[in-house]
Amino acid sequence: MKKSRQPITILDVARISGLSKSTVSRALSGAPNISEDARKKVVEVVAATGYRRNAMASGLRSGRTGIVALVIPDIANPFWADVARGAQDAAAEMGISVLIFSSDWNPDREKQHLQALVQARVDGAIVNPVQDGLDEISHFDLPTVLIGSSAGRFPHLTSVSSDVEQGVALALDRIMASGLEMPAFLIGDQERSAGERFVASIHKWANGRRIDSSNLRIANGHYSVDGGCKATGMLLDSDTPPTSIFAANDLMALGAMQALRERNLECPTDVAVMGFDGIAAGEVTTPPLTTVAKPSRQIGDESFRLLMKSIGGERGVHLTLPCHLRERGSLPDIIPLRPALAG
Amino acid sequence: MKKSRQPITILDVARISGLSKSTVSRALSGAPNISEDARKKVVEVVAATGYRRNAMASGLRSGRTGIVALVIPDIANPFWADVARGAQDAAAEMGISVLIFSSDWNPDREKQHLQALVQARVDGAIVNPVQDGLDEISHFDLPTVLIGSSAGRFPHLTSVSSDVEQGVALALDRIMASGLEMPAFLIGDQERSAGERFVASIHKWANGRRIDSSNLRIANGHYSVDGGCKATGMLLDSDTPPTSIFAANDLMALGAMQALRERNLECPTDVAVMGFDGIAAGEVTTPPLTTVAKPSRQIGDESFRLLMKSIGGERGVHLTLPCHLRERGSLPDIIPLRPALAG
DNA sequence: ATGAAAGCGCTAACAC
DNA sequence: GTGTTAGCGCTTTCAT
Repeated sequence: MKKSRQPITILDVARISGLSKSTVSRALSGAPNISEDARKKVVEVVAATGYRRNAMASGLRSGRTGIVALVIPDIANPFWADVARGAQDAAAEMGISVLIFSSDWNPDREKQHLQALVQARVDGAIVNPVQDGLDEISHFDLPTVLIGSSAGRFPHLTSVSSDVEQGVALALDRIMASGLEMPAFLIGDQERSAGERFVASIHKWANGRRIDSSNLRIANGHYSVDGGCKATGMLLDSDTPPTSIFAANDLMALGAMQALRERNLECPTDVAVMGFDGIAAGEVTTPPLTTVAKPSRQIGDESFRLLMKSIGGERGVHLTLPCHLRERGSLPDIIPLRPALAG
Repeated sequence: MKKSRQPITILDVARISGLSKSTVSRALSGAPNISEDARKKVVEVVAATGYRRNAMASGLRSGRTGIVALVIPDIANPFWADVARGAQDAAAEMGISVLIFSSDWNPDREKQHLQALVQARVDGAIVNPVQDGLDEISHFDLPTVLIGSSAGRFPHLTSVSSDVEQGVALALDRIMASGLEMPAFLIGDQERSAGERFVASIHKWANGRRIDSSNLRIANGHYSVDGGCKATGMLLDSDTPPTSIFAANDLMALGAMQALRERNLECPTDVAVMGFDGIAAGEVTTPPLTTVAKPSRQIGDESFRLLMKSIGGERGVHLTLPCHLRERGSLPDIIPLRPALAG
């Protein structure tokens, strides 16, 4: 009497189909040198027995796990959830699983994750590093795709980012088009390089338009609704409250709108707000949040595809994806430069 | 000359430390029967060489992977993101990784995930099943914890859910306390059993208070902001628009508020809205959403702990966690039953 | 095109 | 307390 609970192995399939382990293995992995008959037979037996290949054994031998990691700062932020979705969709097509590690902005957690991931022998990783110390990653030479602004410091790694310069220009042009002056800026303080890139983009935009950007008003805070609310509070309660605010991310922009509400200020009449991310939550506020949308899903999708290429040896690719203005309602209308003539 | 890129194995550690594979293995896994000297030596060598145990090989032998799966309908829904966070926090403490599978409400995707998960030889799974066909799971006897309303149909599996009956009562009592009549209900149509449990809870509440619940107004829609908006639109555009709406989840409640705005109706003056979930996005709307909060983080946390117990053989536990009312601003004030006397 | 055999790196019996 | 040994289930030469 056989043990009934023991899962069937490739050996069982081999015996039942009257072939050898190797042939079955070949059939399973789609090797070219195998007869149509054998392949058919194997498929049949596999279906009949419900055999599933043991990923660990296969991985142990082949050195591949079929798992890639996605390391992000905050899964509760819809922006990252969207990125994850994009990556997972792409991965699912190829039968690959995505392990999501969320560090909650905690560098220690991130380091811990990075190590766990190496230990789990993932085939590769997509990482948006919280801190500058992701030397961990480059240390174990794991195929890696970087998302975001730290790409510059690791030119040998593949990277995917949104075009911050272009996005910032889009936003500032739009703000100016409403006849507003230079806005105050809300910047998250957890990701230094991201903040720096954002500020640099502002200066670049200003230079191109011969606008003075030597006295930017910048408020820092936690990359969250609450952080944005508090930072905006400081701005608003100062002697010269701003008439418009441009947040480096949507969550903080949402917080800004909350701060306005708490002070009975109207948006966009009293203070205009512009976001940067394009999360769905921005559609349901009052007014809905005008924002520069990053292609989050696509970032996830492309990251995964490039990771696969990276595993194949093709590294150092750098992809920059454009942003798009999502006009909603937290900015005043555009003032036409030349009023339309009759009609 | 040795190959330099080849990762060090337990054998290397054994050789260098002058011990045997087994002793090193014991030291690594914290077995009791080992001398302090040996343990110290191993730790030393591991640190010096940077050795990391190969999870696949270890898993192949021990039958455990150190990975558990979390299968949810939608990672982009903050409620599930919070659950995931809770589970991941608990898992991280024990050095276990959580694979997140989001089916995006697609039963086929879910089935695909469930299979991938079995194939990946995860040690266990936490599942909120989209459809009634999670026979997949119970088929391969994988340690499983069910989240949500399908628990009843699988009494032999461990389950964790929030107390919907209590939550619904909390909400309806609160609505009544504002002097409103029975609200219209918004229910997601993707998760039948959840919807049924919600409706049953309404009836139970009504029965207990001798209120007629034979003619409930129920609108179904997609479990999302958009779905809630459309469903509410139908209600609002009917001959007898409701004066209050109770959504079975926050995303739909947010949609309801959007529908109100589109029609220039005031919330809560014209129509009151009550949600059910407690997601953070509800804090930043105008007005902020009053809702019954489920203990999302805790659900994730407890699910993981019970999964560990389930792997240890302790099954069939059923945990129900209470909900809490989060008073914000989308309902009129409570009407005092006996107006306060002077002072 | 197929089979036999040799491990992948590790853990768990079993001896000592 | 420690070493020896035998695999876990699979892929991959190497013959045939």
